Amino acid sequence: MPVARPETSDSRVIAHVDMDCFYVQVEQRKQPDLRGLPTAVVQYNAWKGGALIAVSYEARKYGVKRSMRGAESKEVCPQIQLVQVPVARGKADLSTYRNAGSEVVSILSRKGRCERASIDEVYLDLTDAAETMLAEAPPEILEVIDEEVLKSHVLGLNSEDGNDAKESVRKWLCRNDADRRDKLLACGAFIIAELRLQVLKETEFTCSAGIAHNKILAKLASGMNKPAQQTVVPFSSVKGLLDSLPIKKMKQLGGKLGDSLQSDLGVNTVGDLLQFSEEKLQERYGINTGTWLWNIARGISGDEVEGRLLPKSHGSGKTFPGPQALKTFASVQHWLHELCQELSERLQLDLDQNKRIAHTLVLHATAYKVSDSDSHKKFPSKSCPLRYGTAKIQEDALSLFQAALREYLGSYTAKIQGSQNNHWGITSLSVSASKIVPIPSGTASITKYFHGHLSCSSTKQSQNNLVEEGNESYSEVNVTKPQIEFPGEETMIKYAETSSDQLEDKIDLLNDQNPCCSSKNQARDEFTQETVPVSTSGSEHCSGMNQSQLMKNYSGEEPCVKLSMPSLNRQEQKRKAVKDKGTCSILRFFKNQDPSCAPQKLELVENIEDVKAPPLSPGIQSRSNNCLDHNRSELSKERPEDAGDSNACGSFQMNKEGEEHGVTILMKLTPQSLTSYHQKFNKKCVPGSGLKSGITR
DNA sequence: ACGGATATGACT
DNA sequence: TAGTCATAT
Repeated sequence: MPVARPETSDSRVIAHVDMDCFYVQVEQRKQPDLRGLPTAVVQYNAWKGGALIAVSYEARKYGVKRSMRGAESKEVCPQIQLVQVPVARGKADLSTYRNAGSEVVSILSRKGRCERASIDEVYLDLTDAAETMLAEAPPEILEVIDEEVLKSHVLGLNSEDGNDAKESVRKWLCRNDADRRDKLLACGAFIIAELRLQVLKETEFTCSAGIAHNKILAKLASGMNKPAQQTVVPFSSVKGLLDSLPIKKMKQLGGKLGDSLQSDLGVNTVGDLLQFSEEKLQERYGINTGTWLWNIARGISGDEVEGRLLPKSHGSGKTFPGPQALKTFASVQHWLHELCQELSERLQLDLDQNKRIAHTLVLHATAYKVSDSDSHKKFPSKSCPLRYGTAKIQEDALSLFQAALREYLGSYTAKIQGSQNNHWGITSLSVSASKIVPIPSGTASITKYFHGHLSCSSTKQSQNNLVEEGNESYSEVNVTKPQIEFPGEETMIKYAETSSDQLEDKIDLLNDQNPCCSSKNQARDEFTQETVPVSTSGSEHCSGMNQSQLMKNYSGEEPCVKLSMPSLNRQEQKRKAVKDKGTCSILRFFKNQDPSCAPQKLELVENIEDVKAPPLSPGIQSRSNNCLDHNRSELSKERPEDAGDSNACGSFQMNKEGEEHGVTILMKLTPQSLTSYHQKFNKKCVPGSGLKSGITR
């Protein structure tokens, strides 16, 4: 829940950084010839040329859109370059993009608390850094100002022609009598410009950013001027911005809630929301959402930047549309094996690189069923404790699938056998691992953290370890955990917690086959028999572990979850802010590709060999809950009208883009009438609210 | 026959 | 807790 910051609401400096058509950039870095050409990344291509999942800005000019088919894109842009997403184990493999995202995070996390929001987006809390800069090297004393900073877009700033633009931005940035909040944002703009340049130098990727007093505004701003630009939202421009902003452009309001607002309350812009009292909104949408909406209408949000550089879960899935639906148990088993293999590999990598362990395995699937009264019932999700080791994961996932299938089919017992079956089909499958926590530091039994087995792992190299921030303490995470050793298997882990480096981390676990404790359900599959007790065994699972090695490569990260821990990146770095690179700008970077800036490429792709489907073995159990569905959604209205791309925002969007190697030449900002904005900072937030409520005293 | 593969967070 | 939904890209 949002923690109230004392004092003056939002004088925080928050930034949202968004990579520009990221997958395309990753492919263009790999194949420089593609730079500057209309390009798109497609996954699979057998059917209509594949689906586009990223489109370069050059291609967008031709009307190419995400979610077009490759063939379609060729129609509007015949020269478009289509690059396929790597495929491994018969499915799309996004690891190269994940790794590239990590490279970026490791750079962006240098100046303040950083939250990895997705594979290509992060939020930064630059408050401390901005304050330090303001105190030690405020903009007004700088003589040289980075080009990139001058190219910032400042909402509400009146600047007519292009020449004038930079000059007025410069004035705004360096104004001596500015509101303190504006000065902080100005510092944020400097810091972000520098970070973006750093990202460019080290990774060759461009990104766009928004700098504002809270996350939601920063996010909104980052999408306003793309690619390769940054936008600042001064406090005084907030009202002007929101008043005319289409409600659905606001994060979280792009779906059903936004539809409901429009159709049920006639709210079309965020400004329209102002007419409703908090009570009114709460009565219709619930306490938390109501308060959240009331705050959002005023540009208020107390949502904090989390301080998390790593993902909270890992998943691997695939869809099997229509004709490809899986209709035999064997095919399901085959795909589950592939998916689990990928998942296991990623988990092992996470363990090796970040010293984290996932505790829960979840299986999701979607299925259809013909002629059955409740043929609309959804295929239930199932989960169980996660045991490390590819084979174990495969086995457990299969068991979960069986349990779910039985439940899905209900009394409808089919005793079909081998091949086909006319009753059901699986149209998507996915396995994921969640509840990932850092391994305890110290020698205490780590064993316990492995619910079982560590497979022998071929610890892959680790190249990019983000989070190198050398923070050494994992500590607090489990101070509370009592340790209980598993009799019989002593595992010693030497792995110093403090001397953060040379640990030979190595977990020597006993080898073993040791069957685990999970009670097994004997049911093989619904083809061969129908009753299967799904026992819910207690939970501890035994273990036996094969051996595994933990690599060095530290990664530090705050313990996830909310163990209030002082943010790590927080230390002050005396902002030498701008200085050194006086005039380096992103534009220039591309103009004169300075070879010296070339980053070291990392080897990111790897192939995996196939695996033969091992004999299946039932294992796990799951708490089979009988899920009754009583889905009541307060917002039932459905209004599938899609707002294509995400760029653009109401009256504030105003730039033209002219490309040149992925860089845009910006245009002017349109003047915006800004009325002073009086807000009432006296609404409290409801802790734990669904949509995090705003706070600010 | 779909936008696919992921991911996060809230609610019950 | 587990499982479902909503949202986003």
